[in-house]
Amino acid sequence: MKVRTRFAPSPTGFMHIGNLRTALYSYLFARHYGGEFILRIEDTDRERYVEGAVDLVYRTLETVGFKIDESPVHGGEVGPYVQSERKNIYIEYAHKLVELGGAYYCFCDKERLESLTDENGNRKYDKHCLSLTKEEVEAKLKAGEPYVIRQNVPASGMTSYEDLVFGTIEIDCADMEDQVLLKSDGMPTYNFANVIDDHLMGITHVTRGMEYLSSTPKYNLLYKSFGWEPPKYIHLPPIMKDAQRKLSKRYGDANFEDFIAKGYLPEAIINYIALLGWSPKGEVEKMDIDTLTELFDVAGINKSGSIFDEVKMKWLNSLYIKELSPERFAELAKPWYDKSVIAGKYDYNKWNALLQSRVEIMQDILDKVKFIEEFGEYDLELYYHKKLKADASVGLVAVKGAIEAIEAMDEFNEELLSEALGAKAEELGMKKGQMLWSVRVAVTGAAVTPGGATEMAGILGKEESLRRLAFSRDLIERKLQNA
RNA sequence: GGCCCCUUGGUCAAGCGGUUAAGACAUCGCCCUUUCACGGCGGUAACAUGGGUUCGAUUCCCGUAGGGGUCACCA
Repeated sequence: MKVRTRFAPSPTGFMHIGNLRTALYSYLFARHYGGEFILRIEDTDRERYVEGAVDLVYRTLETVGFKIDESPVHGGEVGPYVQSERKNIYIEYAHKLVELGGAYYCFCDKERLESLTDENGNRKYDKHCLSLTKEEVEAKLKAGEPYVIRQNVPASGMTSYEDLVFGTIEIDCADMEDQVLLKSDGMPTYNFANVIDDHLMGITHVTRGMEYLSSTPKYNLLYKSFGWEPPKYIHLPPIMKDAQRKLSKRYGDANFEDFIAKGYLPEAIINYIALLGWSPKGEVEKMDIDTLTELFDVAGINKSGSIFDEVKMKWLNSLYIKELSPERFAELAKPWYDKSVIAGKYDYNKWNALLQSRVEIMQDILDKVKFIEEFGEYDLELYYHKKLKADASVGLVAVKGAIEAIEAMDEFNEELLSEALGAKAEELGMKKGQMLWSVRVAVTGAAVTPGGATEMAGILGKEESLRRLAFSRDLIERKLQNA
């Protein structure tokens, strides 16, 4: 039988990283077995519906490169693929289920339901309406009394199933409530719609978060009542923010677009989250989606939650950035330059060469380029370099020498500068390394810079370099005297 | 609280009765670069806990602790 999986998000406004991973595993599983991947929109809760959320889902799946076989826009044999358009189907099956004895009408009002709450604050429906006779039900229906349809769960006995990740899950029927299947507004609950849809759409493997782990037996009871074969289940552990908190949109920055906006590459995000909760066992970590597809195996999925580590995702992203073609990097970097302090000034290409190996995410460009504008007071500690035997006083000599050397230059470029500084260092009896180290600090006032002394001075130009060297000379002299 | 699930370094994560308990990120050190970064090499660092089972437990079973999930006319 052909494998068919689905991704079934609710259009509530975000493409959360956790959702994306669920979609990814579902996708990889289907593709690995040469199966089909379908997209279904679960919008039965009209109160939580967010305008534009569906488009966001499409956009996200498109930018990460998933090939969708069937969806509201791609079409397919078993549509519609939007639950709100399937209302009549659910109603039909709900009534069918009542006839089959797997469900029943319930007319209990809110007050009565609340009166069922026990001392612990828990509530379990008491099957009150199950005892209604067919005549009573019909009379109430005819009178137009509002109703819901509830699942008729056996009062006792054990029910179990095999989860592909967690193994055997066994639940006592007595612990399960007769959940609402069809709401009084005629819409199905998730609990009902997912069963009907997964069956009607021929889904063979259901991938979803493990919050459904203990309610799945109820779904299987539904399949059983209908006489249907239940799908296989792949429940996924959560992605955590820290040891006790689940990653959620409430904490911000957990949405796919947020990462894209910060300058992460889609393929790096996919690569990272694929590895969050699943392991291919080998030692290679950087993998494109084709490799992931080839290697994907349910046996490698973890049972415990994983903490999301943005530091590691950054590292992975930097790998992807380094292998970008220079043209592509320039293209991606341009918008960042444009909103940085060097916007419109300087030669972007010069920066591209320096920055491609130095940024982890594109947003880093903003910081790396800052020294161009931000230059002022800084700590003399910056001049200290153990191995070079450099410090502020060495720096002072170097800076003074550099000023002389640069002033004497007719033509100013990196190569000539390197030569001039080297010659001056020799003249002063210092190592060229000491000279370069000191000049780099003197022209940037920063510990970490996107290039060495000649590159930084080259970008700043002769005038500005001299201005900064003079400033640094005065700074060192003043601070040294005070010390 | 009842029920379900989970527990290897700071983090991700191999391991599926016998291993010097991989690897990656982070961190620290060294090298390379007469300067920043990249890169290369190396170090520190883990089986929650108590009982079993076994010749032998990180691995199997039970308890404890800790964590997560779930108990809706939300998904």
